[in-house]
Amino acid sequence: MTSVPMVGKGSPSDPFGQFRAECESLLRGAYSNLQKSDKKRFPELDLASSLEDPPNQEFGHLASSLSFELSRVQKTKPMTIAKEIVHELGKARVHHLVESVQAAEPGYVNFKAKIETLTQLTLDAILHEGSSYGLLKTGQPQRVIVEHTSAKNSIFGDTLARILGGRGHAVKTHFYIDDTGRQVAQMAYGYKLLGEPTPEGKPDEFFGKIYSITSTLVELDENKKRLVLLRKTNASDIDIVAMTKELDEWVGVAAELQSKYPAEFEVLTERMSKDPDPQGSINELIRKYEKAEPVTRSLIRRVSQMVLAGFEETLRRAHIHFDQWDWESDMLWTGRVSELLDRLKETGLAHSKGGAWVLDAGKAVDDNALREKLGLSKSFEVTSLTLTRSDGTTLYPTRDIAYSLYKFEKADRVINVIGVEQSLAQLQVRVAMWILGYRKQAMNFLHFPIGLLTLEGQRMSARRGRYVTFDQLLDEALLRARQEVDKRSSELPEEVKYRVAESLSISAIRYAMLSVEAVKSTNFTWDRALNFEANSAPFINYAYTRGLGILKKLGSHERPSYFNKLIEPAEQNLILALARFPETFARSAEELDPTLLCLYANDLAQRFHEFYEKSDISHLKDEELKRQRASLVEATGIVLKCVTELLGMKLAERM
RNA sequence: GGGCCGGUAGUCGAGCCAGGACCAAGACGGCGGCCUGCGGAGCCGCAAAUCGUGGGUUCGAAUCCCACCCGGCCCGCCA
Repeated sequence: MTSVPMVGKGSPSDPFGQFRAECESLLRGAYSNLQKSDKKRFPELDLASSLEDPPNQEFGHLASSLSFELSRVQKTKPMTIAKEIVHELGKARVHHLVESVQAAEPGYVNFKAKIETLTQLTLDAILHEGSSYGLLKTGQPQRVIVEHTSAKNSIFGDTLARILGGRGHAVKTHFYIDDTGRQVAQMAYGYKLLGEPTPEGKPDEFFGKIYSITSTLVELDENKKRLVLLRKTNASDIDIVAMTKELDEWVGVAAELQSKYPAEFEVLTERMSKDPDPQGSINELIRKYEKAEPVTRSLIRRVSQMVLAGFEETLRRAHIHFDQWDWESDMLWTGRVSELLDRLKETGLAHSKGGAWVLDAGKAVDDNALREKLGLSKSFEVTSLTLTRSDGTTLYPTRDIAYSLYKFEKADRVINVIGVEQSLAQLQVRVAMWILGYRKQAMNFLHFPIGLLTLEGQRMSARRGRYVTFDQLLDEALLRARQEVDKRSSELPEEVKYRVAESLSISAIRYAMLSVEAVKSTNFTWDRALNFEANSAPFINYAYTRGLGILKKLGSHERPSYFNKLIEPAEQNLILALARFPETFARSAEELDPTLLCLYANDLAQRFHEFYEKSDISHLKDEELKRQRASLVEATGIVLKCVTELLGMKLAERM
């Protein structure tokens, strides 16, 4: 029996990583010996990165491709070099986790792991460390702020925060409340016209409705006025036709809204008609709010609070949590924005254009050689950024710069989980920070872009009242999950069925989004997003449920000290997957890549199902083997739970 | 017009940054097997891919470079 090193408490162990480290060190030793004999033939090489995963197990568990690099220098066949390296490796004495080393065509050096030792190491680690297994801590913990908002962005943002937290960073998630923009002002305006009623139903939906109607009516009004003006000024027919066409579109939108929400539509139309200039009234609200005029301040804050309560309820359903809610208005009221503006003017890179201030971001980039520093291509076009309106009020990007600086007061690193369409704006924020002297901050500012998500071709949020809400998605998922549960597990009590369906539906949605690279735009159809056959969330959960089923059937069992009987291929494949969790986790954290964990979770579940089919447990006569297999089941459950928690999925115990 | 991002089987998608055993993972759909022993939301097998197109670099390209095509997005005193 191989001796097993003690597992340190509080420092998660990394079985496969140990194997890798041993391969690396053996390779290094052998290589430096070869270097001594002939320096020219064996130049300095990055040995660690030459180790890769072989395509299948016949080739061992890690392989080095360094012979290929060397063959370039030596003008020798890779296979010849590989044999030479293997020969040299053969001289090494200490082989803890390495079973064998072989040269293989066309020139790989293949390392095979000592499975018995790896098994022991892995199961000991998991069973001792429990839920902290695999969560390898970073050597450089940072204070990280992850900003994100809703739906797909939030699912990624929340997951990144979980992963970075597991990695040992001090992570805070922030929700940026955009309360000084036009949208909230329009809501508040419409709400006031309605007489400020108590919202019926979910407040964010209620205000969404008001916003759609109000903004449409304002748009209609503005377009009509513009058309009248065009006719008066003898504008070209082309302009008039274009204007008329746009007006027609808004008439269509209005008609849709009228049929959807007849009561509110009627009241708002009637009352707005008494306002000679609705747009002006809304602008007035924005101005007053920026100045924190008490009545407006109270109105807009009240409206925002109600909407946020609705958001929070929805997000909570999807297991999304926020540590802090930041008001954009606070950036104005505390003087941060005006101070920022003054400092930007002092840089000499901002100029006044008809009363509005404009930042020449392109010049800023060129003057400071920022292309290279910020990783932009030579051709990347960085356009100017308008900082203020001519009436002096600020624009969203300006406030966002101030907000970014605010976040950096509390964090070393800021990750903004925001749509790809904001790439330019996010870059301009970085440029602004740089020219103000916040260079380190500009470097540690990361835009994590999210590709557009549409459902059946509709956006998750949009003007014109044509959109699918996150709630609708969650509701539909719950409904479908409930049907599946009814179909497959009709014997469960009602309450359990509900809880199971709830967990499965959220997990399915999160998994469906997280398993596709974040920047990719996706059009989900209901069937695709919520197909519980295709979706891996139930597949993963089922592995967990099956495991629990076995353990429950066995009752309490003594944990074995050794795991020398787990020698079936399906068992070893499962163990190898478990051994690789720490590396996979660390990589997903370093690369900010949740998709990696999705693939891992699916792979682990797959290997468990395979093991389940092939290895009996409860009917075994061999008590020792039974205990060892039960421990493997237990260990798999621990890792499945850990990885799914990182993804924000919730595993149902029965399903 | 300029720019950014994406383009991998019928469909969805991993691999691309760090080029090597890629005759390309996985899934849905299709076809065919497996329930008198732990829950079949499972297991096993088969068919299906000009890796957008054309050049280049390299011993070697899905991966790097160039050009082009297609799709999405951005270039606002909107957010």
